[in-house]
Amino acid sequence: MPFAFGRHKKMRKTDEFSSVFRFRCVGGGGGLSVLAAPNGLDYARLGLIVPKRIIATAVGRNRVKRLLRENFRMRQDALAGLDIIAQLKAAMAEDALIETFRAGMLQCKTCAENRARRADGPTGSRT
RNA sequence: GGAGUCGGCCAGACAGCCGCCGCGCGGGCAACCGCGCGGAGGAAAGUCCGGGCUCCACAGGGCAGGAUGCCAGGUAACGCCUGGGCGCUAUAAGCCGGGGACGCGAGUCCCCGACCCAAGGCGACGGAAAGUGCAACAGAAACAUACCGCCGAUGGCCUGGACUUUGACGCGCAAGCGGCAAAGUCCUUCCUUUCAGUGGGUGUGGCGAAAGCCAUAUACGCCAAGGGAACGGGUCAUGCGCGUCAGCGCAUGGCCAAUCCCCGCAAGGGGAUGGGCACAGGCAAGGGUGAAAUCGUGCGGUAAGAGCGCACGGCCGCGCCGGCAACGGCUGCGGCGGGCAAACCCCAUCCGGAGCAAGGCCAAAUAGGCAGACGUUGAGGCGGCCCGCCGAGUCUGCGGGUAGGCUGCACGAGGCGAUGGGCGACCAUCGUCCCAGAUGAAUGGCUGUCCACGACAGAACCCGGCUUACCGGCCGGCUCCCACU
Repeated sequence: MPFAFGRHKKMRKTDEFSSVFRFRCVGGGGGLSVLAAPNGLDYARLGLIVPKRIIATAVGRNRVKRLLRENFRMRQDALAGLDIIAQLKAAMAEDALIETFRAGMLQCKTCAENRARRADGPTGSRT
């Protein structure tokens, strides 16, 4: 099933997060940052950062994470081989959140592709 | 049917598609795939109490510390719940009284006041005659206090001094002497008064950095004007004292008058008193202050007053009766200088500590390494101290290695139903059901339909409570009112 989203498609370890941050391929805008980096796998993975400082209630944080995860799930086949991180920077409306997340994912995809062509090396040759 | 109040329950629904987590079955070496079932809350929250569970000597004694605090019951336990007691308390209706409007009238309506005060609500609700302490501001006083005020019983002080003139009187031969009375002057002192002036003080307003200055008000003082300064009603009798005498003082009594109180419709009757001041003193009634002022009201009583006495009421202790008890009732006896214990304190009851990152297992790790200190004459541990107990390793530094998985982890003080017991919280028996277990953290998205247009909000070891947040809906109990039978 192309839309399936199991546990292995979630990023959990600190190393995985920090390597994406180090790749410096940033998209999105407003209250949401979207980052990406190649992961050397044939499927995409998603990491979410929703700070308690921005959304106080647990229900609100769950709501944001579910919306982002659902949108990732519907577009994951286009992002194969990438790790995606969505980081919430400020509170925003649901419609705007979804819109910027979709745009950010596209930006990151083209950014990562350009970076790979310029490096002219094999994919996934990072530390 | 309406109003009020209390309690319980629910928390958008349905269908399709795409996804997430767990369990079971089947397939596959495995990753995984298919099917079926299940998948947040009444508060999951705050982490405020109580317990289970786990580890820490054997969880044991004392001190310290903490918590609780009407009584009885429920419970594993509680600061929770149920029932009861006590205290405080809201509003409507009702009833009573008064007034008004309308009506021929029965009456109806409205307003005001008082009474009684529903279901309910609220209460850290043990002890203040064991002790220490506290009470801002205001007020005289929050402690033994007196500002205004009341009194004049008791003690005290004063009711004046000097001078001039006149008059009658007494004594004396006379000169004169004696007190008395009247008029006047001055001093002293007291009271009253008002305009102007003036002095210090206080309040208010303005200016100023401040010192202060100015304005105004107020009572007081000075000054000014006016008024007063009394041996205590009068008289008679008797007795005593002093004086040469005139006379004076004291005591008792009679009559007439004055003032006050009481009785009486009145006439009148009865009783008390005998100058002033308020310095000492007496009082705590009234005013004023305050959250609170020494028990409330009335009568007696007194110089004025006061639980000083009495009646009724209130409070405390003893006794008797009812109740398991808190408590209630009663007459009898004795007593009555308050408040705060959410100040210390006293009394009673309870509490060992730490927490699922507890704790256990597996795997991995050059490797359970080196150096020092203290230790069976007791190191160290039992997370405050002592006793008591366990007891052979413990601590520090250097150098390094892991920080992955499993378990704990969901059958429980469990839910639902029936029967029985209990006012009730709840308990007992039987039947039936299995109902979330994530861990970078699962419940969502899209589409359609319907309606009352959807609040607060997400399990993290588990339960029982409390508290806080919340759009609304449904049901029931109780009280009052209206209508019908």
